[in-house]
Amino acid sequence: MIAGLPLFTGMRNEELDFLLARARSARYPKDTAIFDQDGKADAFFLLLDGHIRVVRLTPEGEQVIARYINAGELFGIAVAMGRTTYPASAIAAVDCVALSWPNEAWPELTARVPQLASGTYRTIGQRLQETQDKVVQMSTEQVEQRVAHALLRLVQQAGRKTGEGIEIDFPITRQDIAEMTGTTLHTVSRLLSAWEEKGLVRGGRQKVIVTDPHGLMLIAEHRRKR
Amino acid sequence: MIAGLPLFTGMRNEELDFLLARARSARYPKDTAIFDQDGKADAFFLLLDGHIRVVRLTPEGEQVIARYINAGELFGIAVAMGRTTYPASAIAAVDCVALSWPNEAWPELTARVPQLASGTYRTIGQRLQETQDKVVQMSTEQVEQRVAHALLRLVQQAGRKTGEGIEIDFPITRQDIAEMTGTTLHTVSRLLSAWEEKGLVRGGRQKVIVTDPHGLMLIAEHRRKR
DNA sequence: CCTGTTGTTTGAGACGGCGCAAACAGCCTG
DNA sequence: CAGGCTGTTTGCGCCGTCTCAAACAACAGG
Repeated sequence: MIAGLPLFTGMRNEELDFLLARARSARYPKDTAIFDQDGKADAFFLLLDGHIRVVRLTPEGEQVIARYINAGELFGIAVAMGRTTYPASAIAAVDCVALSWPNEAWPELTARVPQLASGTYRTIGQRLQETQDKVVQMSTEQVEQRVAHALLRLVQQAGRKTGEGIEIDFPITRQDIAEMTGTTLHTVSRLLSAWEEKGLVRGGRQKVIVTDPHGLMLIAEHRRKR
Repeated sequence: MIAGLPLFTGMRNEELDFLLARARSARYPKDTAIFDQDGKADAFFLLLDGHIRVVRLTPEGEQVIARYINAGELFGIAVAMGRTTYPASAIAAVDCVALSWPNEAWPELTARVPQLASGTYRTIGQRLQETQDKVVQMSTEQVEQRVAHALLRLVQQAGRKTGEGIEIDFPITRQDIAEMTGTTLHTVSRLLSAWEEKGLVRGGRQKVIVTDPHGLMLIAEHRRKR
């Protein structure tokens, strides 16, 4: 099961065993913190099951959701960036299961299994890229487009097909969506209501179902200028 | 001279020689592109002298300035993130001198000089962190605060002391500042005029001098809520 | 020195999204 | 099943910022 993850492709069985033998597996109940922003980074993680919210807190006490981590992804990899503290908090959005390795083992692990290092760095590269994309979006797009983009991304990364459409398969509030896109829950609520009117989505308490991804895409890509 | 850079601290002389022997040095005149967004990544760079603008172009043709690179910093390190193309363009803001290494040499270089790898990954980690900070700022701050922050950062990273204050030591337009902060040149111009009124800055064509960094800091940190 | 180009300033008006407020709805607990 | 809690919806008014427009200033090149 674990061997199927992209991180581990091309690894020999003995390498995999080596990694797993040194990993600790743990369960994290919904809404618990796996680690805290600015806390001492002493381990890195691989999410086996569930969904995790990566949250940054501003000095003023406002929250910003940097990203969601889905099953199969690494997180808390501060050690690979030469950091000694975590730059954000990780909160279980649902009950989660994750492997973790102590940071002291990092040199040994990567020396023995170079794929771990390269996979980790590729992940970091992707995240940097994604984050830069987000900056570009926040610089150039209207709130409506940003929310549409965020929803489409959630659908793609954590969508579960249902009778009426594709549902985000973890509980997510309007407030959460607002914190992902840099707006207020009021505006998100209004947008979702308008979209529901048009038959693009269906809402519910801590729930969003996208019924017409293509229609949403049109909104997301909509250019106002030129 | 080169040996003093943070990237090279703790390297033995022979390691440094090994790196330099494989590097190519080149001059890039003002306003020329060192590499282009989405172009094939075939080398990575170390800026020896000058200032470089890292620019992303949106599908709609709008520009966003991701960051400035200053002397002593690595750039174009796509290879370390497992990328085959550059995610942005690099434009010389002034006449520049940079070392470059072909990407094919990366495995050999890092194998022989592990400090190069760890330094590069630390750089990437810092950039990820900075970029996330930018997202948080764009989510939570007003334009005025963002511009103030951007200016303070420029002063810190590329400030040159003059009689009247600290000047950004490369030509920078209102448009550039707008593209750094996700606003328009008009708004930037209005802000700078207002600040000049208050004696915080002095402007000029492609020029900004900060005369009262502390005053600017107050604006940057100004909380509207609570 | 004149002229075109590039960068800057400033005004007027419009509007998107926010703050505030209030009512409502689904869920958990006792 | 009553009550509190948490999440959602919606209206209204305002403010910050953008858009559009025009004039101005600095510099470069012929």
